[in-house]
Amino acid sequence: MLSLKKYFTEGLIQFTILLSLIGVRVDVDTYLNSQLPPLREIILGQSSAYTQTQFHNLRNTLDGYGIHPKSVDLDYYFTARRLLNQVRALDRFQVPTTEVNAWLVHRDPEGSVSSTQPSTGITLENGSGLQDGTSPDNGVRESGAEQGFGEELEDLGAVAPPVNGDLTKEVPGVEDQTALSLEECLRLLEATFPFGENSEFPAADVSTLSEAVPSESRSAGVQNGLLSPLLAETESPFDLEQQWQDLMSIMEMQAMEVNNTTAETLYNSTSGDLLTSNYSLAPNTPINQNVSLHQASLGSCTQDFSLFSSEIESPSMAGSSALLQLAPDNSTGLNTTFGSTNLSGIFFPPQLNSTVNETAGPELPDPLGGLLDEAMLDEISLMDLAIEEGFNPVQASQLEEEFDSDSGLSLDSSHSPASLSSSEASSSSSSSSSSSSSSSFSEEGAVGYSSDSENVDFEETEGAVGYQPEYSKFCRMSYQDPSQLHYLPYLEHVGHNHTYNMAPGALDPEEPKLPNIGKKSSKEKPSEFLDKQMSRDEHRARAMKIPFTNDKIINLPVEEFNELLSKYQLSEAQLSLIRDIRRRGKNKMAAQNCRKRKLDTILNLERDVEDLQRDKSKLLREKVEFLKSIRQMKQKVQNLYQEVFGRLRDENGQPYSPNQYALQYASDGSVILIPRTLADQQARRQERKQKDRRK
DNA sequence: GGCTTTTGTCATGCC
DNA sequence: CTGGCATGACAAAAG
Repeated sequence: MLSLKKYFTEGLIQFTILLSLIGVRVDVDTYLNSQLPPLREIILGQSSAYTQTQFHNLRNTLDGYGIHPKSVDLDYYFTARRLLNQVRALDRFQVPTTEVNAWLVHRDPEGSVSSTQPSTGITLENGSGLQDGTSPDNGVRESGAEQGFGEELEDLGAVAPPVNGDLTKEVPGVEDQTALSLEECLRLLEATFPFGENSEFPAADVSTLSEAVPSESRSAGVQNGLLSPLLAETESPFDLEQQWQDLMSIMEMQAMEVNNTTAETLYNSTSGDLLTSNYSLAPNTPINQNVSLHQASLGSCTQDFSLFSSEIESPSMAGSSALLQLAPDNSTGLNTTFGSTNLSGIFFPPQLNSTVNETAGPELPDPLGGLLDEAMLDEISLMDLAIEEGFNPVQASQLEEEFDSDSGLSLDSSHSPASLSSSEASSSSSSSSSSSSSSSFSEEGAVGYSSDSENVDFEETEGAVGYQPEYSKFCRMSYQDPSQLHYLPYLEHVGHNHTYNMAPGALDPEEPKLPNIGKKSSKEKPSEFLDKQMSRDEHRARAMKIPFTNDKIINLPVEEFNELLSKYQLSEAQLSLIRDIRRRGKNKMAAQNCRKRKLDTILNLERDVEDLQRDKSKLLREKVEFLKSIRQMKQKVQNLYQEVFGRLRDENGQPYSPNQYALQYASDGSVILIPRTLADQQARRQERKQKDRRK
């Protein structure tokens, strides 16, 4: 049963990975609701060490294994023992060896405390000796641990001969390797570590896990009344999945669509590479060992550190005989090494540090639990958002590319810069024929509405695409027909010179002549054309024999305008017409400015929308990255949990059933093993608490 | 000839 | 109150 389950699970994992790698999206959501832990593992824990391992093995270790993504043969996976073992080895690989060592060291000294306690609960103390041992034993540990976990696990994990019969039967090669590593670690620790009187550390000559465990059990469990659950694992690690249902349920949210790149990254992340990249820890390097030690020391935070529930009350712990405290011993003063801070730092990638600090800060009673919860909440909300917006990384990237390419505003294609320049050039060139026309364009921008300057800025920002066309529109608005301008220079001011409020001197040159009308009339053909081109007010002015140009009527300042009127003897009708011309002329320019302004507003809004969309795309991408990191962290926690739990042994040297026991972080910073029922209870309580808090 | 866009004009409100 | 500006609405002109 167990073996079948394993094969099935791993095969599915690999298959899923391959599918994801080739771009096939595996919609496992429909299976999430099923009560099949393996599927959960496969689906939700895509980033699990197993998956990673598979991935790497397929690509690197199993060269030419002949697995083509498009012709995946599950039989290979099911029957490839070596591959499976390697996968498991990698899984172990991810879990720091030092962690295990730390616990081992701890437990013994702690025996005194919980010696009277039954085997129901086990408190894993943060290895006091671990940290200390890290520095002094660095070299030794390095060699031993690294050999065990780095090389052997990676390459020989599956093939490694079992230490004993039990291990061979129930524990795959990986476990054996782990056992060996533990032995190594134990030896090293013992050799380098001066254990306290109480410390019943296993004999350095422990040749096998089975031996080591019993010895420990005897020493710790019998003498101190403590049980040593740390070594050989008789049950399949997959059974532990049930214990992680809570976490898994949380991780269900991660069913977010991930593209191939994401999946690959995920694999890497779960593997040692991830550690290296995110934590600057090299799995195979001595540094990794150090890191592992730190991880091991994480557990001991001053606050509650519960994987499932932060609400393990100390009273219940103390009073409950079911709880076994293995390492409450503070004599070594190392329990503090299990600080929540360290934990958070380890579990969260650098980019998440800020978040970690917030959620797992000292002020928080339940660093890990809180952290996970917060992460879950965020993830949920983010996922919801993503779902609502129908966002996926691919879309985001595409969107981003679109924005990056910045095709500009979706303006009429006819409004190309070229057309603009041409039109502008033509108009300006034509207008340049007139004396004052050259200044019209710039002056227009300088007068009243300052949209022109804004346009310039906008063009610079937007690459001059899309906005200039509008500018050309304005040009047309401002400029009258070139021919008209040519023959009616005075109209030019009306058309595009908005400097009516400027000093009249600039416009005066033609005024004295006052012959504009006569000038026009001098040319018959042009005059006819001009008659058509003249505005109604101009016609009216000419009909009423207004002695000055409409330009002056419109653009002269009030004082000068009144002064001009006073110079002439004008009838009431003429004065009325002049005032109407002035009013309409000003209103005309105002209308032009108004329209220009309105257009600018629209364009600016369009640009703002574009910017916002770009920002949104960026944020969504960041969200995906964060979710990825969170997932990786969860996977790490899960792996760590399995690693620790799998090594626990009762007084009889038997592993604890994940169905009956669960690990939790106590308020005093220790890790305890409690009955599953109690853990579930507390988990439920915490859920309620979380809900209330959210409300 | 009809449609859309552009431009001019009016009315109105505000300063 | 007058002058001027801004703007919605309308209509003529232009395309």
